Amino acid sequence: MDNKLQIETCKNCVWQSSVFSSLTEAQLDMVSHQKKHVVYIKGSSICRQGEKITHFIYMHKGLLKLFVTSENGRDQIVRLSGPMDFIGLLNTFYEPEYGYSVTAIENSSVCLIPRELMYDLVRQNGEFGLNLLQKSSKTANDIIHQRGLIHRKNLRGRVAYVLNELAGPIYKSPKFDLPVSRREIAELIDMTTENVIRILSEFRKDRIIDISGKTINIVNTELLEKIANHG
Amino acid sequence: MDNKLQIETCKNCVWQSSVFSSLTEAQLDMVSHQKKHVVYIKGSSICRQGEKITHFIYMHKGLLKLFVTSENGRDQIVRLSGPMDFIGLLNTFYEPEYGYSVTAIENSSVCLIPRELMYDLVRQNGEFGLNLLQKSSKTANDIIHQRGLIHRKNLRGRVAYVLNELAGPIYKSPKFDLPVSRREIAELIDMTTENVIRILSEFRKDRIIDISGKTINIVNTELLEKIANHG
DNA sequence: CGCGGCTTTGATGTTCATCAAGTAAAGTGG
DNA sequence: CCACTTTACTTGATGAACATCAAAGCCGCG
Repeated sequence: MDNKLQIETCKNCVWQSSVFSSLTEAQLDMVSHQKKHVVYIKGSSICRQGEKITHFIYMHKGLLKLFVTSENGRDQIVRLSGPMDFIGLLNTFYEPEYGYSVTAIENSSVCLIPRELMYDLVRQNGEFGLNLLQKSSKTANDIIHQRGLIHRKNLRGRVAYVLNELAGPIYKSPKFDLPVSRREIAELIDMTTENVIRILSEFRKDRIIDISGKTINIVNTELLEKIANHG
Repeated sequence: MDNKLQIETCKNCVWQSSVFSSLTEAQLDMVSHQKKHVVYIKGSSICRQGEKITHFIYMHKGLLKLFVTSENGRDQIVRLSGPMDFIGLLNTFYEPEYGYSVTAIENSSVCLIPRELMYDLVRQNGEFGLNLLQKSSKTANDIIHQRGLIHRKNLRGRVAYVLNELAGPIYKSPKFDLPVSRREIAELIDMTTENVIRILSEFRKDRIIDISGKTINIVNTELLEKIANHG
């Protein structure tokens, strides 16, 4: 299912996060030697809720979904993660198991860094710990604020919001292919699949977007923005 | 509004968190000298969203509410914080301003530790950074999971859930005084004040709880538990 | 004493989930 | 490669859950 390959040293890695800038050359070498560069193809599972955490996941390229499976068996997507994100930052430091499952929803390129190595680096290098604290705080804060934002919106506002997120921060284009099913959109913004479809259809009828299959084209950006903000 | 007083050294502080156990004696002395012990009386404001963060807040005793004021001016409570909690852990390390306001809902005793001192301690002492990362991750994770849990419940389930939280983890007694208004309960579990009142009345009629003003007495624990879990 | 905030209950309407039923698309095994 | 099964998508009808609006009593505070 997943296709792995090694690449060169971290020192001149073009995806190097500023988090690593505080590491000494020797420390970065340790990362270079122990990390594994891995490519996950769209649809493949990266880890499952409850599994032992053995590695930190640092994202280069692609898009992942983090989701929890709740009591009744339904999934709830907590966050979409893109380049420069650390996965498991919220768990890795206090629990041995993943608190959520992670799946690639685009072909994704990541680095796996052994958990123990990360622990050692933080112990050895306080500045690095500080950087991780910053990153971790920001991630947590973003998630909490985003969830609040979504819940204050009505359904039309929520759908408009994800479309804007996809067109903006994620794909940087008004025209894009949905990386997820309608059901997954529903899981991300806490509503039913039927209503996601219904509202997408409404937006189409109102000439706010064009839809053909998975392809979305945002025609009336201003109106969509207004719905996202007001709703 | 708030009443401050200094107390003795941190070394033999009975509320000392395990987070501080990794500090050297000299480092703990620095904390002792620079920390301020402060008591906030019920109802007083500790900080406001948008203010510059100058100190870390470490809680000894009491109960605080963390809330954000949203676009439309309505408050939303993100979390209740009790003893051993760090306030601002989610913000302090990456933003100069508070992301939420904090108010004491019980008389509360806290220590204020200068932000810069915390930064220095993390830089000097990697193990301490690791401890903070653990604490910070756990806090963030708890909030995210709790919010998800609440939203998956219906209104009766949500009210039952907070009552259980108050009777259990917080007050450790089936009989307790509500530290918050009905409106604040609503803000905590994302519903309207009217419905909080309505459901509390239902619970009273169903002989699940007794109410007299702010005092709640849980009569039928098992049923309340069932409603909280099923709803 | 009167005012504003908190609490309470009832009536009304809207939003949204659920159910049902059908089409299209995509994977599966012979 | 085709029949078969499953999964995704779509639309409409229905009802339940919940927000909103309205009105009144209560309490504490200046």
